[in-house]
Order: sequence, then structure tokens, then C-alpha cells
Amino acid sequence: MVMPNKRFMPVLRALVECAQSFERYSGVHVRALGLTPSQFDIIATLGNTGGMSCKELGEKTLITKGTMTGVLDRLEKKALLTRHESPIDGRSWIAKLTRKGQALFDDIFPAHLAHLSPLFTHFSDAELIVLCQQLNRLRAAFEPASATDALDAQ
Amino acid sequence: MVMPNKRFMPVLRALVECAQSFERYSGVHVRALGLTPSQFDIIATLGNTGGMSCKELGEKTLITKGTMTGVLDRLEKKALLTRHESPIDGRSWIAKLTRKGQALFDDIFPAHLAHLSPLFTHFSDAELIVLCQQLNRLRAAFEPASATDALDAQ
DNA sequence: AGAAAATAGTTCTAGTACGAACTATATTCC
DNA sequence: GGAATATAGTTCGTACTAGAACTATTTTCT
Repeated sequence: MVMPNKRFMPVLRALVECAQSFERYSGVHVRALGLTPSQFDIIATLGNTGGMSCKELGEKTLITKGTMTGVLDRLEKKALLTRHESPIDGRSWIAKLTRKGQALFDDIFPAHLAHLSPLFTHFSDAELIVLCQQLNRLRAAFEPASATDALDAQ
Repeated sequence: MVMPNKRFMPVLRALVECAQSFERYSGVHVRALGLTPSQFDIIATLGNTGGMSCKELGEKTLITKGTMTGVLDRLEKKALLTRHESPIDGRSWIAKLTRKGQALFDDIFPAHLAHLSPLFTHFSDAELIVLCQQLNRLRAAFEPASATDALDAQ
């Protein structure tokens, strides 16, 4: 097989390394606050809401349903979250922060933003917007092919 | 605590989602070829080389050393790779593709590139270069910080 | 040279990723 | 109304992740 054009490889490498660096930086802080990144994601998503279903949580956090069960279990064990039967759908559960969970959110969410904020001082609003647009455009190129199918499949 | 400026959040979300979409798209294909993404990463890194140490492999693939042991173990079990004692350093091992591993590389590496290539048809070389630069710039913002802060944070 | 510190790799634990199979409830459609 | 199908969530198996503790070698420093 002839080797195809490889002009896109530096972008892919930059993308993966950038995301990984961010996740490491963010993860170290989050762990120091006593949560795993996934747990933080859930707490951040549920904060200041009336709760939501696993399905909705999965869509917002990009955690797949098989993993979600375990993450919610552990948060429930820490008394940060409770599951309530859905009044509309007998198959569904509504995950909701407890008072303790909401208090934790109020505490660590702003702290985490404050931890990230200074990293962007050398980026203008305009630069951030352009970068965001290009990333979303790139993502769109990946999605119809995979994520759409994969997500639809669940 | 006062909520800090949040102008950077859309970029972070776009970054994480884009990287995740790519990894899903790429991962589905790689798994269909019979390897996990990490295993493919190792094969792709070792292809057409004389082999390298775990440390070097870890730097190139962003797989941490604790994980590396297991990934190499599984590749060794599949007879795609062998470990040889380093002639220079008694603590170190050189991982090297077997003939079977190199043949697999020759087979699937071009196939995988061909699978990715069409996704970039709507991006010009110039666009890719700019995007790459911005991503590397962003990564640089995360990196010294994650190394330094993480340490003095404790 | 010899003690102290650094480094390469392995092992261990808890948690996460993904896919597939499974249960239970909803929806669709004839 | 009832069968076929779709959906929400759980469970399971294999593999990967970070981090920490550990062994065995260097390297450094005096």
C-alpha cells in the first residue's frame, strides 16, 4: 500500500498532547481536592441543577454509560449524590447532588477555575474564539464518521 | 470565593471534545485491526527503528512507565515484540519489534493513515499549520505549570 | 572509593475506558 | 391489545490510567 499524505500528523500530535497536558494539569489539582477527574466532571455538571438522568449526564460529560454506573456508585458512597426514581420513566434514575455534594461544588468549582484561569493570560479573546472554532470544525470532521454512530448506538 | 473569569471554558471544552472524538474515531479503526490504541501507539513508534528503551517509548507515546510494563507484556505475549538487555545500562531494556511485529506495522500503519487522511480534505496546509501552532502554544501554557505548580502545591 | 541521590523498570491499588451481554421498562406498529 | 423493537441502566471482562512503593542499577559528590 502506498503511504498516504501525512500533512495532518503534526496537528493530531499537537491535539493529543495538548489535551493530555491539560488533563494532567487539571487532574493533579482535582485529585488534590479529593476527587478523580471523572467525579469532578459529574459534580461540576450537576452543580446548581435539580439533577439529571444518567443519559443526560453521559452526554454532557462524555462518560459512557457503562462507566457512569461505577462513578455514580462511588459518589453515592461518599454521600455526595443520590439517585431518585424518575417520575416519568420507570427505567431511568435522576442523579442529584446532596447538600454535602452541592457544598463541595460551591467550594471547589470556583477554586478549580481560578487554578486554570492564569494559564490563559497570554491568549486574547479573539485568539481563543478562533482556536475554539477550528477545534470544533476539526471535531465535526471526526464525528459523522465515528462519534455520531457510536453515540447513536448506545 | 468570587467566580473567576470563564472566557477560556469554551476552548477547553472544544479541546477535550475534539481530542476525544479523534481518539474514538481512531480507536474504533485500530481495534478493528486487532490492537488497542496503546498497543498501536507502541507498534507505530517502534516501526522501522532498531528498538528503544521503555523510557524513550514513554516519552514518545505519552504512556507512563507503570502502564508501559503491562502494554509491553501483552505485545510480547502476542510475539510482536521482544525485550533485550541494554548493552549500556543494566537497569534498562530495549524493546524491539519482532519480524512479525514489523510485518504488522508495514500492514496497518499505512492503512490507518489512509483511514484518517480523508478527514482533513477541507483543511488547507496553512490552516493546519496555524492550528498546530496554537495548540502547541496552549500546551506550553499547561506544561511548565503542571510540572512546577504540582510540586510546590504540596 | 564510598555514601547519597538519581534513574529504569516492575508491582500494586483504585478508578476509568470500552464493548458486549443482560434486565426491565417504553415505544412502535400492525 | 399484543408482538416487535428501542431505550435506560447495570454488569462483566479486558485493558489502560495515575500515583506510590519497591528493587536494582547508575551517577554524583566529596
